[in-house]
Amino acid sequence: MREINGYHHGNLRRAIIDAAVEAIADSGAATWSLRELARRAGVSHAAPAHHFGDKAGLLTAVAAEGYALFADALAAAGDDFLEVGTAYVRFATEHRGYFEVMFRPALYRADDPEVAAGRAAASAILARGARTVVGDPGRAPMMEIAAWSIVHGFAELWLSGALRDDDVGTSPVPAAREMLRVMYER
Amino acid sequence: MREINGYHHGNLRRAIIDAAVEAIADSGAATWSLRELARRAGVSHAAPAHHFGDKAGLLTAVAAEGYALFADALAAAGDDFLEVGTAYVRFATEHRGYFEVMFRPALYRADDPEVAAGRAAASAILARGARTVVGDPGRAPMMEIAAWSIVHGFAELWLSGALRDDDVGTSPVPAAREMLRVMYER
DNA sequence: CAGCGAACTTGTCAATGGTAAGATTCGGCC
DNA sequence: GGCCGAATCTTACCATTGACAAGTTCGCTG
Repeated sequence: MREINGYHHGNLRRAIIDAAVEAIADSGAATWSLRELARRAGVSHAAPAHHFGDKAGLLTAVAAEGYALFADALAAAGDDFLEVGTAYVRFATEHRGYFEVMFRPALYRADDPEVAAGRAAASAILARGARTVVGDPGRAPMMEIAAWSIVHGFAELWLSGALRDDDVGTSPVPAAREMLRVMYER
Repeated sequence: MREINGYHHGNLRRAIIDAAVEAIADSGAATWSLRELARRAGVSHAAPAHHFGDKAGLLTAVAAEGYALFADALAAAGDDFLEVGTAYVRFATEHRGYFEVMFRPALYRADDPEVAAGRAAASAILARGARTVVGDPGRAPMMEIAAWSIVHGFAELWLSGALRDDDVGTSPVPAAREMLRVMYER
């Protein structure tokens, strides 16, 4: 990372993406503005446009990077769905700035090739994990969708605060693991 | 519903809420504006403020009404979780304008008493339904969260377009029912 | 060292959310 | 019927935003 030298920032693209992810994680996907990110990075209000075009372009970059990180996180969890599913919830809660963008395609250009590639990679890894909890092969497609739904639903519910009333709210990852254990134990 | 008479609209509050729900269902939660809703209702841009205060106030009204409708829809589905869960997905997909607001509390005032009451009512009905698929009573709390997660996750995934690649996308309600049947059949 | 392209700036515009102050109408009460 | 307060809506204004156009600075390469 280069030094700021008065005119060229050196790594503005990275700085803006990081600031956007942090802002979205902090205060949802609405309370921030491109101009505020630019101010925080110490550049003029039009500088981000050079790298991302417009706001959707920035969020496309966030989604693409998010899916890549997501695929890595799922892959690192191994094959067992108990681990992959837990990693799913961990990513959602620890990187909510990415996660909240990724699953709101109205915010960005969902047909972006980099986004599509990352999504496909993550989807394949998740499906591989889900196959470890599918019983009857004839029901495999529905059981895979069910497995995806349960981890995605848990993540979304926690992020939306819906589980905060229970004791789940304080530490979502162990709770998710316990839920999966209870649900899928043989 | 009264006639528009040139100055007083007659039922502006209802018209604005309906227009907001429709706009959110059509184009996400970002592409609309208070001023456009006002134009569509044929009133000045400041008229909505009288009824809702600000944008968060309007969305608070949407969430409150949404939770009430949601509780009704779940209650009408009976006791069996197969039916309650299917109704959950049906509401999310057929009233996505309400649903997308309800589970994004950053958009509105989540501590609004009317919202809290509606949410509690819906939650109680859902929990009652979930109890029909809970086996061991010792695991009941986690199994209930799992049941909620699976229907919520399916709904969110479908709304985000993540299931469109499969044949699930064309008719989410039968697919959700089938998923629940496969998952919970005895 | 010339110039070429990338990175960034300044300036501008229409649109938005929000607020204040004024106009109009409604409903109840005499 | 007529008056008066309150609810409803309008006009006017402001700061902020996203987007765009045109100009400026910088690094790199030949």
